[in-house]
Order: sequence, then C-alpha cells, then structure tokens
Amino acid sequence: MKRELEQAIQAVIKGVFAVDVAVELTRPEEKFGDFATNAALQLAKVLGKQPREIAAELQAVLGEKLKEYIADVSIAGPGFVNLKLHDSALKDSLEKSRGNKIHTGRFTGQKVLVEYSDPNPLKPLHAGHLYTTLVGDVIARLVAQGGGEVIRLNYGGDVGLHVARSMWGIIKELGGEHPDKLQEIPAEDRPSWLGARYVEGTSAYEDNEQSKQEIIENNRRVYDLHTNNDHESPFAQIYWTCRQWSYDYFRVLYEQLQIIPFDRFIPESEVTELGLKTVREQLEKGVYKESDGAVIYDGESRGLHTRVFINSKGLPTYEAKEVGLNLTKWRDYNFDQSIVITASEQDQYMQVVLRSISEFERTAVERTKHINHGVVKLQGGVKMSSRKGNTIAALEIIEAARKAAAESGYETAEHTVLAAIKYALLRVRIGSDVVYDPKESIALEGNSGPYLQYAHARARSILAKDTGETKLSEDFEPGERTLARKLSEYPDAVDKAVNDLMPHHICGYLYELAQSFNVFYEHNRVIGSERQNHRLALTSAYADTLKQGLGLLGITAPDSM
RNA sequence: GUACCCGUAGCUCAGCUGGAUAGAGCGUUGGCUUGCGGAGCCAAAGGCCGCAGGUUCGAAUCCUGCCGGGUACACCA
Repeated sequence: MKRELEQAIQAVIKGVFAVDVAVELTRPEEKFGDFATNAALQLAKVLGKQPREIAAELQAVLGEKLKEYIADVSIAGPGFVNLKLHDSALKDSLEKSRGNKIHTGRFTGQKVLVEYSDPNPLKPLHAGHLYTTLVGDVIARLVAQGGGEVIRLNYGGDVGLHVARSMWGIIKELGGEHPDKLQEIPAEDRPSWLGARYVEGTSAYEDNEQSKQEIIENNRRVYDLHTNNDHESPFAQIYWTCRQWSYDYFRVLYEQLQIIPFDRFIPESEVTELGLKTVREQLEKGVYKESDGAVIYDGESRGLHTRVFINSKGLPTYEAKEVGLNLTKWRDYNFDQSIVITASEQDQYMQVVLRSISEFERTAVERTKHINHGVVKLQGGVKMSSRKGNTIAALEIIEAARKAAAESGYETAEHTVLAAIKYALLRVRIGSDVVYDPKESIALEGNSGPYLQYAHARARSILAKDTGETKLSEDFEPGERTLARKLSEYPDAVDKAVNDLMPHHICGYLYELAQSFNVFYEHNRVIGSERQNHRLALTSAYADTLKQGLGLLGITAPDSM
C-alpha cells in the first residue's frame, strides 16, 4: 500500500511540476492522517515557491487522482501533505498482508552468508557470546525474511595463543600430560573447569616469564598437532578431548537458546593453512611486508592500524586466519553478500584485515559487511574482559534471568525466561551497549518479552471463546481504526528491520501494537458486541501479527501461559 | 597521543538518509475497575537532546571544536 502510494505521488509530482523526487511516506500522528509526505517542503527550493503553495497544488491533484484509496488530503504545519485512507482501503491492505509471508525483496535471489556467535573452544563463553548469538540468529532470520538464501556460519578459534594458555592450565591441573585423568571430571563441570584453566593460563602468561615461554611452545605444538594429524600423543589427546567438550557444550547452549542451527562450523584450524599460504603469496606481491621478522600489513599509511599477520616465529596470527576464513567463504560459496557480526572492539582490526584482502580479492570484500555490536553489562554496569577472567559468563545472564523469574510472582515457563532474555537484548539498537536488567526483562508489565507473550495469549483466549465468523467490515469505528492502522504498519516495520538489519525496529513496533490493542480492548467489547465478527477479525489479525513478529525475533508465542 | 563508537527525562531505551508540540517503559503522584486474562486503561509531574559554534526556511538528527565515557592501536583473539 505504502509503496503504491509513493509511486503514485511521485508520478503526480512529475506530471504537475516536471520534477523527479523520491517520495517517502511517513506515518504521522493519527490526528494528521495515515500517511504524510514532506515533498512540498523539499520542492520549495527547487521550484522557488512557497511550500504551502506547492502543497495546495498537490492536494488538489492527489485528491482527484487517488480518490479510490484516499478519503482526505490535508495540508498542515509548514507544508506537510497528509493523506487519510478510506476505511475500505485500510481493510484491503490489512487483508492483503494477512497471513502472507512478507518478502521485502531486499535479498531476493541472493546467497547470503551470516557469520556470528564465534565462540572459542577451551575458553569460557561470556555474555557477549550470548548476545552476538542471539543478534546473529535474528539478523539471519531477517535476511531470510528479505528473500535471501541464508547460510549460517560459526567460526571458532581452536588454535592460537588462547588455546595454548588453556592447555597450559589444563596440563598443570592434571599434574602433567595425563589425558586419562580428564575422565575424572564430571561432564557437567567441564565448561567451568575449562574456563578456570584458561584464566590460570592467562595469568601465568602475563606474570611469569617461564610460563610464558611454555605457553608459546604450547602454541606451536597445537599447530603441529594439526599439521601432523596427531591424535595419539598425550598432548594431542588432551587437546582433542577438551576441544570436543567445548563443542558439545556449545551445541547444548544453542539448543537451549532455540536458535536456528548453524549450517557449518568453521574451526580456525581449517583455514589456517590457506591463510598462511595466501599471506605469504601476497607478501611476494607486495601487499604485505616484512618487518622485524614478522609479516605485517602497513595500515598506518592508509589511515588504519598496522597489524601482524604472521609472527616472527612463522605462526599465523588471528589476522592471517581471518584471511583464510574470508577466502574459504568466497571459494566455497561465491556469495552475493557476506555478513559478519562481532563486538565493536574488533571493528578497526577487521578494517585492516578486509582492506588487505581487498588488494587481491576485491569483489569478496566489496560484498562483505561487518556489523558491530556493543557489550552486555549486567545491571550494575560491570565491564568485562575475558582475558582477565572478570567476565560476565553467558550462564550468569541466564541464571540471573531464572532467578528473577523465580522471584517474579508469576509462574514462568522456560519459554518465558528465553523470551525475557532475547527481547531484552534485541530491543536495543545494535551498536550501543546493552545493560541487562533481569528483573525488568522478566516483568510482565512494561516493554518486555513476557509482556508480549502475555498480550498474545490474552488475545488467543478471546478468540478461543467464540468460533463464529471473523470478518472485517467495510468501516471502522474510531477505536477499531486506531488498531487497524497500527496493524497495517507491520510490513513497514519488517521492511525497515530487514533493510537496516536492525531487529530492534520490530521490538518497538510490536510493543506499540500491543499497546494499541490494549487501548482498543479496554474500550471496546469484542464478544457479545454487535460488531463481534469484525472485532474478532481484528483481534485475530492482531494475534497473528504479534506471533509472526515475535517469531522473527526467535521468540515463541504460546496460546496460553 | 592517534583512530573508531557513544553522550536524549531520576533509571533503561526509541527517535538520527534534517521537517509538525522530542517519544516509550520503569520509578513517582492521582484516578478508573462487581464483565471478554486489570499482567490493563486514563491522567499528571519530570528534558538548555553533553557544551559551544556553523550549514539550513528548518538541526536531537549534518559539519567543526571542546568536555565526558568506552574501545582499539605490532607479533593475543
């Protein structure tokens, strides 16, 4: 509806003023109308006329040309042209979008890679992983909604200094390289046990020169064990066992979170060789340079940071592996678009890597989009650094939510806890930091996931009372119209979320929608009313829209709670 | 020091490709409610949109500077 009107208005403007402008309709306050355009304001300068004068001309022509849809055209303020739909047109637009899967088309026919979550084996999962996992899941859903063929990728560092640190802690705790001793650790303790070993290894690396050397040696041994395909040596056995523990744990967590499964896990060890090889090749072509025995990319002369890709020991750093990852994606998928979602602290680093790759694989980089997100803080605002071990663990967030649920005073199912967490993290614009308040997230009043679940269940319970005909009528009473108008905005909200790849637009819309319904419901009887069929239809459209929107956010909407 | 991000109500956040009186939620204060799930509804108080300039008919939104916070800056990821 919106798009048709925009095109029609654009054509009218061209006809009347012989000017091409991009008309974008906005949703003004209800008292002004259903749609508004500031085209007259924009045209004022071009045409050298008063905005209101232009608006008046538009008003006359639009009222005539669009009378099929538009009941009223008015001018307000400095020169806004406001359009009010006929009730029948509003009804049509509701029915058209009803039940149909909306494809905005932004990604139609495109193969789109979405990489997110990216946990490292042998390292604790922190709150940021939880966040990036949830955000990534929804972004992938949005791409699919936009008609894209989505491939979900999960990249994880199973080689590198961080692994070497954990290995150091593990071996020390086991009193030597004794893989058999690992069996003594109960399955449920393994994630936290590994996490503790990582923290020990990290402190040792920082505080003790001898330990540091041992860890550096571990790093080399881990790489070697991959090149030699070693599964036999005690060191290798420890490594593979603990690596598997981590992957098992990730899987459990993802299932708990009810995210759509990944299509592929790419461990760093899989792309290391390609990365190393490529960087060496491009070193000869002059893309990378040697400096102090290391291979670097000279970002500084291009306004970026200079970063090391291969260290002076000949081992690849994260940068070289990232090169390998990007080329692997490009070769394996030949994607139309590749989206990578990480914390914003990686932003400048990623720029360097991509910039370097663009010198020899330009198209791949042009099609790559890096989305930064902020960090998650628990309500007190504690900062986190996994290296220092003072991280908020992913589980802490979940436990905090459960605790708040237990104290909430209503019966909370697991799906409600999940809804609380997801919604709380998703409702904030991607890029800014998120302060997670467990109590607020689980609350049934206010802008929360559980509130929306409840709102949905409540509407369903009305519908369950009467199975009579649900049919929209041709006219709306004022209270009904406000709700219908809000309902008709759903495609716009989804559109916006898909185009910007910003889930919070959907959160905002859904919450407004629920408020609209509550107002309607408070003042208008549904069952037993003369307009029962009509109002049931409205309620039904509302429940479906809510459910569909929550679904896009990966949040379930049960019929009762 | 350099670069990037952020600064909107007591708190948590929308609004930022410039446009109508800057919006929500929580909290605070007052009211509604013997009925479809009141977990709601109605209303009030609460804002130099960090500060100062600039561009513009028009700036929370764009530009510059400053202040405050975060992050990253060579062999970690």
